[in-house]
Amino acid sequence: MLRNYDYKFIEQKWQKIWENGGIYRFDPSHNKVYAIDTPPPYPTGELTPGNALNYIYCDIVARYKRMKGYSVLFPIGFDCHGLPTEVRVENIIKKKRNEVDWREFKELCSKYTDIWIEAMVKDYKRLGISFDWKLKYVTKDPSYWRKVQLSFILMYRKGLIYRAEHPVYWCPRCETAIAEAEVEYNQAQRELYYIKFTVADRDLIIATTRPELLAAIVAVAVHPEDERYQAIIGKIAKAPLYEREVPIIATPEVDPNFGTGAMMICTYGDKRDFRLQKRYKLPFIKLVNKNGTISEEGRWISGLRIEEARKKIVEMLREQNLLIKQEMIMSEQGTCWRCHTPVEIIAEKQWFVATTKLASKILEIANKEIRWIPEYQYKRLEDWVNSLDWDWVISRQRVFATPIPIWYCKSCGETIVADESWIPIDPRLEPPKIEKCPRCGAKEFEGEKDVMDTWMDSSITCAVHAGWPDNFDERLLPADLQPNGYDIIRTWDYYLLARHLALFNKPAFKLALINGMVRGTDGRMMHKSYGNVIPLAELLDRYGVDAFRLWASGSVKTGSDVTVRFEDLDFNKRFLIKLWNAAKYVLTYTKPVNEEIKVEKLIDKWILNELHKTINKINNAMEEFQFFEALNELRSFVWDKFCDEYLEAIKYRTAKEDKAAYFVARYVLFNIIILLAPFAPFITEEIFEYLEKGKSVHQARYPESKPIDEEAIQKGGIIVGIISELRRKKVASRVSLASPIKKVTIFSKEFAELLKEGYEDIKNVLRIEELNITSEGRGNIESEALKGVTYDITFS
RNA sequence: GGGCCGGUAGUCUAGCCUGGUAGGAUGUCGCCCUUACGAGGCGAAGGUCCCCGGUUCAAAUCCGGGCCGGCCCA
Repeated sequence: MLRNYDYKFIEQKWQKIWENGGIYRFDPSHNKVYAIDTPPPYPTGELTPGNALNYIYCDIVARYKRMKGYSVLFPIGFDCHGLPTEVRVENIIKKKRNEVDWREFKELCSKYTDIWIEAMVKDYKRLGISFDWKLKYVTKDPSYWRKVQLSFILMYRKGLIYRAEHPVYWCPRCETAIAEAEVEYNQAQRELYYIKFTVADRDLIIATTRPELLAAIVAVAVHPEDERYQAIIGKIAKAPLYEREVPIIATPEVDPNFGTGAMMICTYGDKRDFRLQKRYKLPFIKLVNKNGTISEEGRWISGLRIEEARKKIVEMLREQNLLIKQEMIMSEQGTCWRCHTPVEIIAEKQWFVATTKLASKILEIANKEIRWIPEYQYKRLEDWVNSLDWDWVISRQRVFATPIPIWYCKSCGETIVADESWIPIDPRLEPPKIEKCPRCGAKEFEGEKDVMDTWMDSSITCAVHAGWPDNFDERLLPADLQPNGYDIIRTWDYYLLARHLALFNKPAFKLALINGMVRGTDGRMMHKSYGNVIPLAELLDRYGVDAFRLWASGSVKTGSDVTVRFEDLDFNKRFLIKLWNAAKYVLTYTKPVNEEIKVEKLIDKWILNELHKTINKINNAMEEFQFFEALNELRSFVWDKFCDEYLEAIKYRTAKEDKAAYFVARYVLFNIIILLAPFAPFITEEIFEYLEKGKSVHQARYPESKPIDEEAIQKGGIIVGIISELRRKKVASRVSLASPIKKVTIFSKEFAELLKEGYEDIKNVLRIEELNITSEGRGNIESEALKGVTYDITFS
């Protein structure tokens, strides 16, 4: 203990001991259980400071609840499947997935995932996240995706999953459908082309950013109140090049100030095109193929990629004098979240979850049965759900994902759904376990080649963690806690709620604890393109895990963004050094006291009640997940009261083996260590070892709220106040604190009796050779701390 | 264009719900070796609480309007 604070040593020591000790194991037979639905992370191979913040939040809760007597279910899984891994593997092998055998590709994805998971496990352990590692799972295991397939089957039977031809967002590079949540909008400079149409014999100029879609035009639209176009509403417009004749419709969705106020409706340039096509029962022309090339409908541009097609059409328009002008504009463009390629909207047969049917119920549950911290974050979910137009498309034309347990009869097209007893099953490899088609009797089937959206895997975790379907413990569903950042409310929280509602008719969780983002030193979100990314390891190396955790959870109120400021990290590190040295002092100069101690001194009662007051405040803050508040209370109690006042005041007593001082100092330290344990698990464990040999602080009980003796705080505060005031005088007079003061006389009618109770402390702490306290007369100096108190000091 | 959050010393922030002297940290400056800790102690300076209006005896706080920034979504 006599060494200095060495966080690297302490971290390594306890990381090992905890791993072998199993103190975070979940005990389902316990009568008080607390379930945390840890969002299974996507294996990228390294944690960012932002990820760390999220896991630190839930780890604090896990540790706190454990210390409050709960057995805490704190599992960790890895959400393996999906596009990011496929794209990364494509980059590594420098081949696209369809240039390799799909089985081989899948195997590669799986292998790389294992490597990345290993790196992340290391990071979690380093951060001291108290997962129950026995519960670790990976979603790429058949044992997991069997559950996903089961959930698919159950929802299919309930009519909540269906297959249909409906437009979906499509990434031409990744060649797969993507959900609305996976489209990212960016500001982009785009060319706006003014193109000549004709109505009867007159010209009509239309502005568009997508001239290549001219072959898929189904209407021209104008605003119903646009005076320029009143005469032509309802007439037929003739589009250039393809000479297609389409109706002119009037709809308020057109912005009369954009371009010429007349726009073309194509199938499909954007969502509005789809809405109008549906509303006005316009035809559908399939122009864009799945692989991002133009179909035969495009004639001259058939087979070209979209960019090339646009060039070619523009060129043709120009040659025929049909292009009036072009200009650059800034506009929002939907892009693939993974590869940032502009997305298309195409209509193909896809699988959907009927989320629009569930929307109002989701919001009802989220609003009435779920607590959101901070409360306003619920609005994000509400806005998102209300903004959704389409059902959730869950089929992906990819490889590394949960197979859809479906076959089609080759002769009549009948859909065969897997039976529960067949799963896990991969229809890409295995036939259905039936003799013949139940409808036509044919014996040949085609397995579904599409796979599921990864969110289908990760949106059933609350149930999976609760043991569903094999060892379902209903006490654990809904989960008590769902912790995530506000950036993924619209995906994580939304999909969880939708799926658990659909499957169990229950909310997925009871409480959503929403954390903020970690921002770079420039105050902006950490982005590679901003060049402000700070690797987590750098911060941990420099400040230690405990200081980092204190900083991440204790710098701003719950849910706010935390901006990296090295000064703030430093402050927390210094706090831990301070604590370490205080502990060192107590452990060196006091001894454990086994006998009953009567606490009589005012100053002892003062620190005990100040401690209890702090305990109460911290308990209240913790119950409300206000970590910042709890830490502020604790930091200032430790630093200002315990270290600066109390320890200073008992130094003379420890020198003469005062047992009350021993007892009180150890008692307060003991409580401080326990209070801090959920936040700073390493240093507290190390210090605790010296207080309670052989026990773990993480299995200690968190102090319950205590009754407060306000009078003791007030009276003790007066003694403490006068001591620190006299100490200041000593400093101001440039007298070393170690040297004695010759004489002090304190005059006070009101406080003489009280001050006499603290006589010994005042005298010894300040090294006053002759101290007098009297109720009569007055001194030359007026006290700043106590009204009506005066005193005289003679230094030598 | 819509929604949400925020605007408080040079910097980062608390307080706002429940009106009454604006708290902390960091930075700056000055002083001090004191039986754990100089990675420390003591002290000082530093604020139109974004702007305008309203309610009130009293507004950082409540109400209305505006401006600016961030995030999310169209």
